[in-house]
Amino acid sequence: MVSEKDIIWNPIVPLSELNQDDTINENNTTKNNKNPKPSDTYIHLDPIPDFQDTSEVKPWLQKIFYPQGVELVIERSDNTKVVFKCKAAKRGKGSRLPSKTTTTTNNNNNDDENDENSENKETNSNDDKNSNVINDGYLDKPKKKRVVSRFNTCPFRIRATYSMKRGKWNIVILNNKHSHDLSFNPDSIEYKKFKERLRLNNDVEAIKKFDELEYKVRSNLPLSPSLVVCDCGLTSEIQSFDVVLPTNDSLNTNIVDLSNKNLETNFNQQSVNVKKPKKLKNVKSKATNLNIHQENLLKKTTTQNFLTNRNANSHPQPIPSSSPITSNNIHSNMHSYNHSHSHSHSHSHSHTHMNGHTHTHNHTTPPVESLDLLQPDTFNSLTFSKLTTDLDEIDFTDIFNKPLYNKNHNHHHHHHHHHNFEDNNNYNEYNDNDINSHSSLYSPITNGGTPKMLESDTISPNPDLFPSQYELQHNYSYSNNQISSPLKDSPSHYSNMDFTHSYLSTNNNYKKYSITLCENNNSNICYNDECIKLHDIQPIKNEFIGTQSLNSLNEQAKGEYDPMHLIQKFMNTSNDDNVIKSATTGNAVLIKNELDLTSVPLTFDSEGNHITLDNISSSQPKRKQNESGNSNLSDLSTLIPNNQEAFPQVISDIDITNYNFESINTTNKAINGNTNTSIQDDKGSLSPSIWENTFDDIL
Amino acid sequence: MVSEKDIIWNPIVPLSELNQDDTINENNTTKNNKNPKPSDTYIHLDPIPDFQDTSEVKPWLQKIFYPQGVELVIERSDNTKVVFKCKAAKRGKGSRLPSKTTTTTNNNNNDDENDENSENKETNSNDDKNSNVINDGYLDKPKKKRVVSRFNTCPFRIRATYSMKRGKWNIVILNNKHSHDLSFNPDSIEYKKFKERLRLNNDVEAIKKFDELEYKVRSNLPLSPSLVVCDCGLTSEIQSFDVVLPTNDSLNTNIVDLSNKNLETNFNQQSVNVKKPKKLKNVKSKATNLNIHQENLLKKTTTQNFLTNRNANSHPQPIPSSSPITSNNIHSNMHSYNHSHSHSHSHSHSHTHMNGHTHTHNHTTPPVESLDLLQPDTFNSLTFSKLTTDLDEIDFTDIFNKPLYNKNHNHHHHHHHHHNFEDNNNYNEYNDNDINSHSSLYSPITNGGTPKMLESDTISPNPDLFPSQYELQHNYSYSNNQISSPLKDSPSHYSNMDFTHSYLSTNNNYKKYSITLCENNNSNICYNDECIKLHDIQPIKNEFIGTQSLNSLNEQAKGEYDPMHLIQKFMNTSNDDNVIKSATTGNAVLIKNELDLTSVPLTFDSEGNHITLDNISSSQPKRKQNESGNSNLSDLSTLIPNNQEAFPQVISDIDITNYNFESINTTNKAINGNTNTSIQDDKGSLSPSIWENTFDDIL
DNA sequence: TAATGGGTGCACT
DNA sequence: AAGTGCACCCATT
Ligand SMILES: [Zn+2]
Ligand SMILES: [Zn+2]
Repeated sequence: MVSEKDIIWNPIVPLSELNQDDTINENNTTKNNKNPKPSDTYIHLDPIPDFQDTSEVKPWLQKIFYPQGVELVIERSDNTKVVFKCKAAKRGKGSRLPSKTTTTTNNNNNDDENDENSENKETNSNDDKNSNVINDGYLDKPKKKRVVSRFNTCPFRIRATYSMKRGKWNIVILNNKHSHDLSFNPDSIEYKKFKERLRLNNDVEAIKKFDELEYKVRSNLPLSPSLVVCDCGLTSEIQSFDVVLPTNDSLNTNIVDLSNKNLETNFNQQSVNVKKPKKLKNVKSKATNLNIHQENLLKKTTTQNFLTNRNANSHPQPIPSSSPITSNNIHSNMHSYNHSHSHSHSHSHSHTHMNGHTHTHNHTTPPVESLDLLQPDTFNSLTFSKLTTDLDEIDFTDIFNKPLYNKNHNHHHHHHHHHNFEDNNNYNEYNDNDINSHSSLYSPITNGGTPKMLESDTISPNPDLFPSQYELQHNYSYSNNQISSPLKDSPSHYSNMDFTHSYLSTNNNYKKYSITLCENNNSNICYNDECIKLHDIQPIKNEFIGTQSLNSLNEQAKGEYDPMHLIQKFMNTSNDDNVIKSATTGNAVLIKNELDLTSVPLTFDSEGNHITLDNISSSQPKRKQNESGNSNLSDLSTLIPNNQEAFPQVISDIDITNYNFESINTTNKAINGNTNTSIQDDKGSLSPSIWENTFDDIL
Repeated sequence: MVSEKDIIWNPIVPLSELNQDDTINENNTTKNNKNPKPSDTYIHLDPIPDFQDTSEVKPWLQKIFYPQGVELVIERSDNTKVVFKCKAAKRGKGSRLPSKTTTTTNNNNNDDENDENSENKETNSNDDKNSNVINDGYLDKPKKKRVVSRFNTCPFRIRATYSMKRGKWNIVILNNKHSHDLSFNPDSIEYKKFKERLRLNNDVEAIKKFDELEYKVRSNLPLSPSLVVCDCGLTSEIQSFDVVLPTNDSLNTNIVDLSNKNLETNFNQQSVNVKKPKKLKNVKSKATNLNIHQENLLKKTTTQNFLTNRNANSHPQPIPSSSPITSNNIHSNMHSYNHSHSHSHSHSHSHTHMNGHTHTHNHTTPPVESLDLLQPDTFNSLTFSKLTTDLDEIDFTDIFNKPLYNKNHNHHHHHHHHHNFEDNNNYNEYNDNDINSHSSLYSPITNGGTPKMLESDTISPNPDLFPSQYELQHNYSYSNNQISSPLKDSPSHYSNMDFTHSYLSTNNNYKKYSITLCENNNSNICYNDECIKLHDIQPIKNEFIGTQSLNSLNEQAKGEYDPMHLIQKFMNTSNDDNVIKSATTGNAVLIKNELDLTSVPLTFDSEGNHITLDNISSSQPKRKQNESGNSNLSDLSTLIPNNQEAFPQVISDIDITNYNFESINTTNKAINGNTNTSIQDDKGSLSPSIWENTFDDIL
């Protein structure tokens, strides 16, 4: 039995250290808590596809976490590991850090004029928890970490590692908390890239679901209940985005719950509520064998009561005087003390406690779809809940672990498809051998399969999976103690932070594309087996945009699709697809950045000259370049190696295979989800009827 | 007249914010200090070569700052700007952050066993000044910045910007302070790359100088006084590394002095000593016109007295209990209070004040050369100095501003040079049209030229150029208040932090190199006009090293020269050269990363298979690769595009043009300069006689 | 390519 | 003195 003192979270650990630190000392007296977080203590995602490349991990996770309102970015990666975190919030003008300044004049001043003490801070509330209050009175306590960025302090982390021994990828949630509200922004560039990848992969199911999601978010429509069949404990099967979700029928065997660590604590006969459970070193599992996957069985009981923050008065916190609460940042003001709490439903059983901590039992939740289905206070009355759960691992690897990478794409079709943007059937032309398997292999799981959703040992609770006493005392809002506005003015704004294990189609059968110079027509290149007029290619740069559709892109999008940037990406990374725009059609084509060595990279600078590798790598300023008559075509010969017969592609002067990028409303500067976008792009996806034609517009 | 209270540096600003913040509030009452640092207030380097690419900036600066003991890295860059800072110190075993923990057992404990509170900290002393002491008692004060890294907190910054208006590059020293001792590490990988670049550029003068510098540093020899003719006020001309230094004859017109801001303060009739001068907004210069370069003339008078840290007792600081002072980190312990100070001479007139602040008048200082010429306390008695200086700008652009980039390198020689590593004359074979200009254009400046060294306005003192009251109170060691050990156990260890404006040869006429597959022999590639046997190429990886010379590389060097890494660099950056190793000769060849589009990248994986672009970009784990008979040569056909006639290079089976990399003594793990390396590489550079043959070993 | 955790260069944005 | 996404690293165990 552990004394209550032992299980109290060390309140002196600054939250700033919690953000990046996965080995928080929960016991000051113990110095030998090395290896406090074996991987078995994390929430595991399983099964994981057999990624053939680290670049396949992020799109796969994006399928899961975009609907959760989480935009993932890579924090660190190498050949065998990718660590993801939340994308940093953009710092817009008028937003500021939650300043602690005692200056008197600028508390609610959003313009940053004549205020050098203010820092731009995104209203989307990646909150600064490294503020001065952190170190108050605890200067002699060990500090282990310091955040890298004062803006992006969200502790949420996902780690994907490739296990050499087992020859498979593992993905674990290192920290399931967020320091901000979650929101799905369909206008983000990264999301658009993600969606483009879905289109290239012909992931029809996901495309349609995301289109619908976008539409509803943009139009502020209520989410369709039909997509989520969940009555909080009675639904036996849920399908969304080809997601296989744990059902209530399998509740005893499959549950993804942030509170599982508390459940573990209860299993250890602790009455903890939200207090930090003590790590029981004596009972610490040594079962680190490889079969833990198949044998890990947890029986857990949770009892959740109102949380009483017993130390609420021991560390009173000053109400920030310079944290203006406006409609833009009300969701993100994590330093405010006494305000209402709202909780999105997300098919969770939530408990709101006095200190703002929400303890949630997540059952089966596709969060976006369930937003606004319930009023914020619906579950505030659910202040008590008890359930016993068996966590079982049932491997459905045979169903989901299909390789993402289609190995049979190296054949080249030398016949030619003539594409234009009226050819609505072209989208499916790349389905040769990918799509059939998709529909058959990734059909929704029915009652027959019970996927394992969680791995956890019984004795090493992970403190990052639920709030600490310190966090409670300091009123920092993590996912479990969400502080959010009762206003839910946009369905894209999330309050639910619980992890929902969503399985999506893993049909990531990327194709390899090659770009070659057409041997029969110097003015054409061959993009795979398609011919594109070279003079149809125009760099997508602000000063070089010549078509309407791209002029509608806002500045950010322009920069993102700047071919110089994309070409660099082309050479640098495998994560980013590349865009070549057709000046004729005004559309753009996404090019997977996988080239055969037999091809020549398509590289043009802003003046139509071909770009050599050194130009690409150095991105030299454009000064002193002579504009002496280098049209797109006149300089094309330089693209050709000394003998253009090296390129086997046959000639065609057919138009580009293209796809219209959605334009971005430049007037919408809001990042937070509480501003409703009214984007009207030329292709739509604003009405369900357009969804049906989405794919017809592509290729 | 400004009250003394006004000019006291705000002591509550954490040093952590000073590190990255260029707009430190020196006046709490003034909120309107926007734009406190116009570029004219910084130390300017001038003239600047006409860089044709941002990648040329760093090597140029490295020539200047390596001898200063500063290893520069890029903090940020784009087409028109490069910001440099000090390379972060490596975190070695046994090194730790200067912890403030009150735990009792580890004050001088260098092993990090059973101490989870310890942080690895490089002994090279990029000191952590963001410790808890910073925020003590000032929690409600505004915080503007937070450091990116807790390890690399050195505020030293150099900014190179390209001015579109003036069509030239400007380089300014944004912050001339260092939070650490300076040291020149000739074993660093980056330095070796830098030196390789010098060799490729055939910068004979610089190579020889750096070779000598290396030798002396490695052998702990006293630096040759002949290289530095300076008797602290009597020397009329100094040459080092083709450096044109300000002379005492031009002392009234050319001086680079950290204390120029204090001089400015005195000019403003302030009696400040080292206290932070108040920015006089009323007198703030509006002369931001473009002609300020030619017209800025300062007449300055400085009066330097003993510094009295009047607030020394107002903020007593705890002596860090867990900052062990050992021989490894004694130079870097910035938190120690009462210890001796030493000051390398560096031909500076230095004043050491009670609080450890050293106020320096830098005359003509190539710091490395002058190290150990004087005892540390030599100038401690120089506690007072007064001089009047005119700072003038004299443009010698005609001499130095030669283009770094030779545009006439695109011709290809199709004759073949047979190289082996006994051919000692190969090194000069690339001198076609570069070298002649080097000797003639970049000869040392004599009395005729008086380069302008500094630009500064008269009224906007730059607080980053001298220590603040806060820094003094907190005993942080910046360059001006250097806290260093009296031990000078290595000439590579610097105490001098004064900026010395050193002009070096700007002969950066990089060549462009191409790698193509030989059209007549599939087993050869053509590196420029040289043919290399493909089976002569071996990846330089731990498990693939087959030759003795590379086996002598330590692990770090191996990793650095790993071709996988280098190939990625090849594609990614223009800063890094690439190495292909010849298995036959055991030597490596440096390949400038500038390829024609007509060439095919030379990319092999560890198994000899060619690497496609997607492989390069994704660097996929090599699991599941079938080793089915892909020898180096058997798979070469895949390197060839469908028609190998595309590659015009003629065949040759001659050996590689190669160069032996210096091996690194694997037993030397020390980063700090206080450990004397005893590296013995196969080529030497340990004796002056070898210097004469240095270039003969190359190519 | 053992697993796992973390620092940092630096160009993109 | 942009902040950060990302990868190239290195560290310990
Ligand atoms: Zn987050
Ligand atoms: Zn430094």
